Amino acid sequence: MNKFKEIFLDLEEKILNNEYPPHTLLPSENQLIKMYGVSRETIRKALNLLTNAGYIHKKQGKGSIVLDMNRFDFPISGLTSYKELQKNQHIPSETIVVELKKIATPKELSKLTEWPVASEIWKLVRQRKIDNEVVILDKDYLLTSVVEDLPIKKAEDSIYEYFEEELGLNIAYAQKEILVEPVTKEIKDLMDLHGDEHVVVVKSLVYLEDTRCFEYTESIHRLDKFRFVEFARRRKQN
Amino acid sequence: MNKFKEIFLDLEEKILNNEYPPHTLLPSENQLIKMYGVSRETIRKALNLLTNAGYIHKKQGKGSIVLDMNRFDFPISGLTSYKELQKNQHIPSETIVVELKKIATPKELSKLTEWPVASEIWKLVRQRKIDNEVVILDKDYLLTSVVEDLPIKKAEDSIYEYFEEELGLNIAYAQKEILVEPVTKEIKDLMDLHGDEHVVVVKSLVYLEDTRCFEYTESIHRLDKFRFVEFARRRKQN
DNA sequence: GTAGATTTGTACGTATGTATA
DNA sequence: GTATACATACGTACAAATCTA
Repeated sequence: MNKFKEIFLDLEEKILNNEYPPHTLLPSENQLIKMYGVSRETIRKALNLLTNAGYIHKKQGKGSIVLDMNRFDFPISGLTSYKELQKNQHIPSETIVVELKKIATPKELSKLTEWPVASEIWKLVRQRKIDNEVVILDKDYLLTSVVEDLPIKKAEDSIYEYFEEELGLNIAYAQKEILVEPVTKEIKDLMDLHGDEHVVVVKSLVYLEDTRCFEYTESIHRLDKFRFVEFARRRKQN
Repeated sequence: MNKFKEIFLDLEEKILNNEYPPHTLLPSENQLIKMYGVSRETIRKALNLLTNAGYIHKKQGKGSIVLDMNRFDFPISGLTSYKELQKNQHIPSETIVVELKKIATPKELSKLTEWPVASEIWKLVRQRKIDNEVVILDKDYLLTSVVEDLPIKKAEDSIYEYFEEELGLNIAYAQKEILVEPVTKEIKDLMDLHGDEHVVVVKSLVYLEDTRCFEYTESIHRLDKFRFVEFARRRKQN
């Protein structure tokens, strides 16, 4: 592990454990240099990671102020997100593979992904159940030339873990789009929508280290189960 | 302007002008050092800005690959976003101030913002019209101790421009939450919803340089007019 | 397949500028 | 005004990944 990554993780842990509570200052860069026995640049890289993750705000001449994260996790929106629920593991969640087969790339998909029309891809459709209701439907399309084998057992778990740890794929970045669309008959049949006429659709193009696009995903959420939180900085960084 | 910011802007422009087309490599860091006559760190900071903005992907031992942005701006979703529409200025857009007055901070808002209950704030409600339909409704709540004066003329334009350029406020960062909520009677009355029973709500807490929260905003979008695009990197940076 | 050149990543050191207290 | 703290910038060295001959 890199030094700056280690320092980042250490400071992150201390912030989360309230050793550095919100509205207080972190030790100055000079102090951190002595505490960790590294150079200034290494400290600054660690602090940049904290900044980008929304943990602190640096102010010239003053110091690094600890922010209180997740104001939105508190009261206002009664429900916490699916992801949160899963992470806390308190609520049982289940994945059902509805469809897993090889198909030829349709024309519309080819436009988005730049995969050759009719090239062979996997189509994977999965239902995500919470409290015995299908509230998320995931549709994945994957290049078979990159993912040759896709066992159903892996699809029931996390395909990303399978890609990265077993296939050694290096996933680099993704372009994502969030929008609301009317429900189709297929979606109505596969989800428990309580009569909603719309769903939230998160579309993603996922790329490897060599900048090849190898996956297109549509993650379809029931309106009341969708939530997206972001930390945004005005202007620059560094 | 900083050197690295200038270099970033220069490279960004060249990428957008296709002088560095997608799938090609930027000049190496060593070449850029000579081209711009600066040190390596300066070049690397500029490249980091490009990386974070999703323009390039750096690969050790290889170089900086130019990505093609905005795959999603092309075909698939027939409509482009409100923001896009405004930016291109082709479609007339109009802002109507519905409400602008001082109120006392209600309890629920106080919980979120940590403003004292009953402290004085501005309440500003604005309709955003496109093609003569109200498709966005913006509700803003602002500390009067920070924004003492809020002329209606400014509210009809961009309040942010007013805050930053005329009041000299330094807006630093924001926490945002996106979710879908059922419509209230108030919203139904103020927007043209075509019978939709839901709206997309973007809630934001906005902070100043000194980490004071000075604004809370709810931006309410008609379902078919909402769109959010993101570039996401897996793992680290720097 | 290996060796060497190229390219980015990490790390340290130093100096100066600018904002804050 | 002085001290402190972060920001920018230059320079150097070596490591790790990639490419080429």
